This record gives sequence, structure tokens and C-alpha cells, in this order.
Amino acid sequence: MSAASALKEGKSVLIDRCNIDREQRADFLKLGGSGVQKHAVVLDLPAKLCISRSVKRTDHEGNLQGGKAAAVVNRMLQKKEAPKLSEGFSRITFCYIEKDVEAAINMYSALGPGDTLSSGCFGQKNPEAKIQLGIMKFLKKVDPPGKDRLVGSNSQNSPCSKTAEEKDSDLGRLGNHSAPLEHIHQDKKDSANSESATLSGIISVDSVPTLAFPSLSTADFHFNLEKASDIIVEKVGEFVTKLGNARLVLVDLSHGSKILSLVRSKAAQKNIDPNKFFTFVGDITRLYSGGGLCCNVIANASNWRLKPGGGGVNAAIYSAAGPELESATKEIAASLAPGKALIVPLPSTSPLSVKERVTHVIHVLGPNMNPQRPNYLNNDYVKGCKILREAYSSLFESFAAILRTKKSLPQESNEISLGSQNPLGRNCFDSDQKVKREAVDECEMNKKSKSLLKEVRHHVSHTVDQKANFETEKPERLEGILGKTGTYAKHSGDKRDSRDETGSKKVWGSWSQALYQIAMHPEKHSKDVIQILDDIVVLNDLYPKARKHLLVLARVEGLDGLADVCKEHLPLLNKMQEVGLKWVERFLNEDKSLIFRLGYHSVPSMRQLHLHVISQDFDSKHLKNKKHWNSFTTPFFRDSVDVMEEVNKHGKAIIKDDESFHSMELRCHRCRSAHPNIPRLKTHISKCQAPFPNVLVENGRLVFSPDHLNKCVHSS
DNA sequence: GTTCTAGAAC
DNA sequence: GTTCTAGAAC
Repeated sequence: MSAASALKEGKSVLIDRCNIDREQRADFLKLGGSGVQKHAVVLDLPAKLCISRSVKRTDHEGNLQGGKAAAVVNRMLQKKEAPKLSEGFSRITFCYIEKDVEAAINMYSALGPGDTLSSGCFGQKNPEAKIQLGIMKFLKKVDPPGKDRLVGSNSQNSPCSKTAEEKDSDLGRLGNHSAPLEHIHQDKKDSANSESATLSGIISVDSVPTLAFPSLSTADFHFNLEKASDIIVEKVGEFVTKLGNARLVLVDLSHGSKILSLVRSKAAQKNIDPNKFFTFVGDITRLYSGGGLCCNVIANASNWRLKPGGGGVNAAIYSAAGPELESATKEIAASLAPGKALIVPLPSTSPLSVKERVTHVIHVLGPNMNPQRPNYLNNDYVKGCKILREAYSSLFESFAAILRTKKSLPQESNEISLGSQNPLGRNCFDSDQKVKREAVDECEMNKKSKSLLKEVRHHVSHTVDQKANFETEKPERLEGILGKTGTYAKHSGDKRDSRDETGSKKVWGSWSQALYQIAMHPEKHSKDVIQILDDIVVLNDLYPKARKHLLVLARVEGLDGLADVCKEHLPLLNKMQEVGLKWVERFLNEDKSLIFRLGYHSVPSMRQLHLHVISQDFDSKHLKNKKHWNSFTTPFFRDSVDVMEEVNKHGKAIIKDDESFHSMELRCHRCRSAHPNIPRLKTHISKCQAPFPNVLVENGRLVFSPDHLNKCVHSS
């Protein structure tokens, strides 16, 4: 049998069958032998859905149709017998709705070669009454009735339990469900650490305080992964021994996450106790419900304003935690400095508390190495590493503080409550008072960050040494600023007026300053910049919209965009074009098939006048939307030659700032055919060889190799 | 049900 | 500028 031989080769095998009763499953379970972990994913979807699917499925061997399908499904559902751990499964996941199925698929597809999942039963609904009554007995008796439906399978009765335990010690106990009985007993002795609860009818025994944290700064803040993984392992190694029985878990959502594998191997090299620290692939906001991993504390990769939104972990946590998190955070602090952490006790009404049993969120801010974001560190990894170390120290210290507050409490009753309505998740560390004090301490530390606000407001060098400036601030002044943080940042902190003498008030978002910084301090951006002259800087567009896409940047203060251009800039415009053409020449030497256009956006998104030098293949994964396309292919794109002519004639460039350009229909820039959406347009332009419209060929708007003239371009 | 876009966040 | 995602469009 192919499944058996694949298993022998050490492969993982997935059997997709309607194994609706125990007997049918037994044969498949035998295939595995004792060295193989056997998992079941039970799709117990609504009958209605099964029926409608059978009807739709025309290639079904049984050719089920209409009423016949309904009859078959009904008969199958009547016979169904849910799998049990005692049959030999080490893990069973129940799916009742599409979402469950999706979560299961995500969970399994995210597994890397070294990953494993905790054993136990997950997501099962309607546990029988005897199970609910039985948990105390379960804890005392080795072999309780109905044990097979309980999580934490009895090792004597599970054929695979040895494998499961071995795996457990490899990776740490991923979920508390997997805790072998002996461990549970041990943990119970330390009653302060023990906690049991029911959730949606699932019975679990959760005893180990756990902090789940994302890798800081490596996503949007572009921190080097090698360096980040060294720091994570270093800091985890430092703290893990100080945390008693508590665990640290590095979480990443993505499939085959590079940072997780780096950290895993480095942690193994350093012999860090895998029971105390391990990595986990999953959604940090659904660790318990989606992955069976109970983490009472989760870390949030925060932004300095402690605001929801943005992307990644921060957005996910705020959205999963509901408005409770935002208001709880707001009560404690208004901003967070890089390297700092802030403990926020999560209100028991927050969905994260109810569903995921999270009691505290620790906001933490790592260093920012992304030039597209404000206040980035300009590739200064000396400072970056220092701040990242500090961030992890702050995070783990905060977690330790939460643990301490828990220990200082009178011990909780050993009585274990049951009932799905009871959000017991909070009981374990419910000592808001002390935590609040801790939080206030953090808040004191955060005063430093208030000077950051001031930085942004009054001065603003994005590469400013924040630390140095913090020390110069006087707290009293800061309080005044802090009080208004919310609106303040909105109106002036986050955005700045350009110095436009004509009185037009173009407001630049904080994200739009990167080019300005590069123009002013190109030497600090050696990674991106490819040519530096007195009055011009050339760089590769960070998100090129074609095979070749350069920006020729003017180094004149106050020259933010085309609107600021006047006659005095004509020599500069001319030089920018010359420099651009030099680069085109180089590119054409490498690839004669390229065709270029040089021009400005009528209304640029990024501050500081820049000339786009862009090849007309538009072959780029970064070209994603209508605005991208239309900003290079409609009159919104102002050819350099035309701009210079207009400035020469009228002293000003003509600006097509009609917003409608961005929502114009998508037309091929060569044959002018219209396309319904970006993917179809991209398919078309990858093939279209029509000559370019005459209007582009005239006056030298297009730049190409002489060899090319007759092939792709009209000869006018 | 999946693909794609638009709008809001930074 | 990008990212994220709800919900429109297919």
C-alpha cells in the first residue's frame, strides 16, 4: 500500500476518507505502527452543506444526485462515531464550521519539518456531563471513566503516547493539553500556578504561565534576521532560568518562517531547555482556540503611539482584543519608546480574555530599520541591536513582574470550576493593583518617549538619536504635550506642512519623508543610493514598478514636488534628466529590449522632487493597483521633456492633479486596450507587442535603443 | 467561494 | 509610498 511505504520512507501521509466509525479507522491506524504520530481531523460540518456539496460534485464515483445525496449523507451521519484518543490517535481536531476547517488547514500547512503539534482533543463540542463532573477525578485517578475523551491522554492507554511524549520534550509542551498526567500532578502541587477551566465545552488543564511573543522588528521594521535571532536566543537564554516554571514561546504566523527556524537552531545550539522555550507557528491572537496553546500573556509588537491599526501583529492583537485593549492601554500610557515595554492587564470582557484566556498584553517596541517608516535607524545596527536587546529585556522583565504579582497573591483555591460561561482565564494572574503599579513604573520610563513626540513636532530629524534627546526633556513640559497626544499627533506630530511659499498647504504624512531624508543625508543611506552628486541623488526605487525603476532626486530644500518647480530650477531639471539618461544608457547596454520613460508625478506621494526613470515593461510584483498603473500611464505622469518645456515657456509645470486619473479605466499603454482589473491588465501587458502610441514617441518621450526603433515603435 | 479593489491605517 | 482587510464583484 502506498501509504504504508510512504510512512516507511519517513514521509507524512494524509488519508482523506469518510472513516465514520471506529472499525473503519482501525485499519488505517494500524498502518502507522508505534513510531508514527496519528492525528485525526474530524470534519463534522452541517448536513446541509454536505448534501449540497455532494450534489455539486459531478465527478463523484457514486454519482450522487439530489434527494439521493441527501439520503446518503443522512445515513452516513447517523452511523457516525467520533474518533477518540483511545483508538490510537495522539491528536484529534474537530471542525464544525468552515472556519474550523480553515484553521486546521492553516495549522497543518504551517508546520515545518521540525514542528509538531500538541497531543489531545481539540475543539470537540458537547462533551458529556460525566466528563464535566469528572475533571477532579481525572486529576486524582489514573484511569478515569471516559478518559478517552479527555485531553491529556493517559500514556498507558495510548499506543502513540510515547511518541507524543518524546515530541513533547523536543519542543516543549506546546499545549498544556499534552501534559502527561504525571506532569499535571506535579503542577498541581504548586497551586499558584495551576488553573483549569472549560471553554466552549473543552476541558483542559492549564498550569504553566506562558508568554507568547512575536519576533520584534523583523517584519515591518526590517531588522536583519540573523542579528535578530541571535538577540532573541541570547535574551531568552538570559531570562528563561529566572522564570521558574514559566515558558516563553516565539510565535510566527507564517509558513516556513525564517526567523523561527533560525531561532530554533540557535536555541538548540545553546541548549536552551525546550520545555521552557520553544517556537510556535500560529496566529498569536488564536493560540488557544486555534492551536491549543494556552498563553496567559502575549506580547504585542506595538507602535510608538500605542495605537491599533497598522499591520501585522499590532493590528491583529488590537482587533482580536476588541476596544477593551485600546482603552486599557490608553489609561496607562500614551506612547512607548523603542526598547520599552508596557504591561496592560486585559479586561475580562475582552474577547482575547474570554476566548484565548489571555490575562495581560505586554506592548513592546523594537528598533525600526525601515527607511519607509519614520524614525528609522539608518542601518545603524550598533544602536539597533542595543535597542532590540533592551526591548526583549523589557518584555521578559515585564512578564516576570506579572509572575511576581501572581505569586504575591493569596493562593487560589484548588477547586476547579467548570462551565463554559466562566472565563477563568483571568484568575491566574488577577492582581491588577500591583500590575498597575508596575505599569506606572513603565509609564515613568515612557516619559522618555514623550520627548519623541516633541521631537516629531518641533524638529524632526528622522535619524535623531532619540536617547540623547530624551535626557534633555523636562517632565513638566512633557506632561502638557502628553495630555494631548491623540489629537496632537494627528494634527501636527505626524504630518508636516511643506514650506510652500505659494500658500498651498500640502500636508505630508509621516511616511512620506523618506526621500527627503535621503536627499539631505544620502551618505547615511548607502544601501539604497547609487549615485551622489552635489545637487542630485540617484537611488533604486524601493518598490520598483518595472524591471528598471530609478528615482533621480533633487537635493534642494523646499523643492517637494512638481508644484514647487519654477524657472530657477530649470538647470536642475535639465541635469536630473541628463543623469537619468546616463543611467538609461547603461541599462540599454545590458538589455537592448528595454524602453524607458522619464517623468514626474503631478502630485507625488513622497516629499522631495524626484524624477522617475522607469522601463515600460511594468513587469513588477510591486505594481499592484490602479493608482500605480495610472500614475505612470496617464497624463498624471508628466514627461521630463514636457515639464522642462513648460517651465521654460510659462515658468511653471502643468500639473494634472485631477484625482480621477487614479481611478481611470485600465488601458494598455501600448495598444490602449481596456482591461477589467489589474491581474488581467498585467497578463495583457506581459504579451502586448503593439507599437507605442505616437504621442509618446514624438518629442523623445520614450527612450530606447536605436536597434529597437522599427520593431516596437511607430516610425512617425 | 474566490478574486479583487478601495479605504484606512501607518 | 505600503500593508491590511472588509466587502464588492465575479
